[in-house]
Parts: sequence; structure tokens; C-alpha cells
Amino acid sequence: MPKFIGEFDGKIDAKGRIVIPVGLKKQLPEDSFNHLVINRGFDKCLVIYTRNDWETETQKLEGLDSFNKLDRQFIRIFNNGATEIGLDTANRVLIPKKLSQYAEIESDVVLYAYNNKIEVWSKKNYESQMAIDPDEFSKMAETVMSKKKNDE
Amino acid sequence: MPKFIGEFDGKIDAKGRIVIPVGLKKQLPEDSFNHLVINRGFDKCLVIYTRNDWETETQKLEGLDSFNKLDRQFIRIFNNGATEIGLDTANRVLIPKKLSQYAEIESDVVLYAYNNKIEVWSKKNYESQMAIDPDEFSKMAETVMSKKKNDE
DNA sequence: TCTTTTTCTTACACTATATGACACAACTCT
DNA sequence: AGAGTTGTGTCATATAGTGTAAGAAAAAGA
Repeated sequence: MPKFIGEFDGKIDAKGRIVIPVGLKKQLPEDSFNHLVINRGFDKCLVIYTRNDWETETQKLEGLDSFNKLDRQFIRIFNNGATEIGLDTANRVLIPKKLSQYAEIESDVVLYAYNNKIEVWSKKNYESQMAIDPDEFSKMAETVMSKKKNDE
Repeated sequence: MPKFIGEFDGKIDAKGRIVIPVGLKKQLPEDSFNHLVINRGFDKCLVIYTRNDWETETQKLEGLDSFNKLDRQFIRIFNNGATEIGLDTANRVLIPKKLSQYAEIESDVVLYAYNNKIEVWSKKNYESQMAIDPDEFSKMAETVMSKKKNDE
């Protein structure tokens, strides 16, 4: 499983393409250049996985109960919009229009890579997502990490 | 885990690079020269880790649930734009523009190394951060250390 | 103290990358 | 078929990134 890291600024061009900066491209396995999957994220962003990782992710859904209405709906929505994409000759990926609309991407974007995901944000949404003051953040840390402890 | 120590003055050049002084470079494990991670710290400074240490830090996040909104946001903010960097042929590191802006770094910088972190400050912010009179400092010690005791 | 070596600083030159414009192919719709 | 839309590739240019070198300053050794 690739471990991505980095935060990159970029733009979407008139045709809806975003350049994958070299710093990020270098982290991608070569055989994934033409086998990436992009989908809606849970927040107003898009997520790019390698095809392999995407399959791993969807396997997490396998335990769900396809006789259960809510589960079925979730699976449907989760898969909706997932599209395979690839790098073109200029290291760009074409973002399907539906998805860029969903993420409210118009011109400036931020690529935010961590773990096995590359998140694609409109700059505006990215900034408001990240705007949090240190005190709030440390409270958040307590909540999140203590919950984690209880789970164990 | 490396244990850094020292305070170094330096400058950022027109291309956004900062020289890692030899005294500091010697403290870095050789195999980390091209695998350093930099990201935003609290208090308008930047923090550099070795990639290994960074991964140790982020392992704390591993049990979190990416289907949970708060957890996701926490992960994102914790990562905070971490980016991998390396030393060039002249022992410099290129600071991503976004980050130097965040830390208000324009010309003079201070590298402040302790534990497994190297903090990068603009000289101005560093000085105002460190400007404190002895009485205040001792009061601060009481507050901080007694709180710690209660936690234990 | 003087010499030698190392480290720092600055400047510059070269390479790689990002960006925007444009041309054209494929496809859709009327 | 023709007009419009969408997808893909190419190119030129500006900017960002990287490497090299020379002199100044500092440190180390004799």
C-alpha cells in the first residue's frame, strides 16, 4: 500500500483537467498511472486511490447486508461516481464534471495526500476545513483519541 | 529516535531554501537526508522530522475511523500539509512556499532543535516567542508542571 | 599568530516543471 | 451533414527548482 504525503496547490483548466505535480507523481506506483480511481469523498472533496487500493476499500463494504435497505443504499451511493482515470501525456487527470461540481471545484485546487488517498479540494473549501484554532484542535484531539481508547 | 539539540541562525535564499548547518546535519541519520518531513507546527513555526519519526507520530492515528467525520477532520488537520523534503547538494532544504508563508519566513530564520524535532522560525517570531522575563517564566513553570502532576 | 581547512554566503547558470493557449479528434445532438 | 460539446495532445513561455562555483568568514591546527 502506497503511503502518500504532501500538500500541493494546483489549478483545474478549462477542460476540467488537473496536473499531478511531479512530487506526487513520483509517489505513485508506475503501474497505477493509468489505473487510478476517483470518487466523491465524504466531505466536499474528491478522493483518488490507486485501483488496487480502491478495491481494498470496497472490500470493506462486503460485510454489509445487501438485504438491508440502508446498507444497499449506502453501497450504491458509495460507488456512485467512482470512475477510473489516468494520467495523460502532460501528467494531468481529467476530473469528471459531476465530481468537480460536487466538490465545488472551479479554478484553484489543493491536492492533499496522506495514507493511501489523494484528496482533491477546492482551495476555498480546503481552507475552511483546515481553519481551526489550536485550542479547539487540542480539545478535538482529546475527544478523538479518548474515544479511540474506549474502543480498544 | 534521534535526539536533536541546538539553536542555529540562518537565512532563506531567494529560491526559498535554508541551509542546514553542519552542526545540525551531523545529528541527522544519513539515511534521512532525503527523507525528511516538514509541516506546520503550532505557533507559526514549521517542524521538520525524519520520515521515520513522522511515521511514528502518525501511527497514533491508525486506529481512527475514516467513516467518522470528526476522526477524518482530525486526521487531516493533524497531517497539516506534511510534505517530504530532502537536502540538496549544498545541504539546503527547499521550504514549500505555502509553509514559509504560514511561518512568516522572509529572510532571517532560526532553527531550533530538540527531541526529535527541528523547528523552523522566522527570527522575528522566534524572538517574540522567547521574550519572557524570569519571573513570568518561573510562574509558567509552576502552572505547567503542576498541571502535569495532576494528570498523572 | 599564521596557515590550513572547513563552513557559510552569495551569485549565477542551467534544468525541470507548471501553465495557458491552441489545434484537432471523437462523440452527441439536432 | 453540421454545430456544438467533450476529450486529448502539443507547444511556448514563465516560473520554480536544482546545481555549481568563488570569495568571505569562521574554526581548527601548528
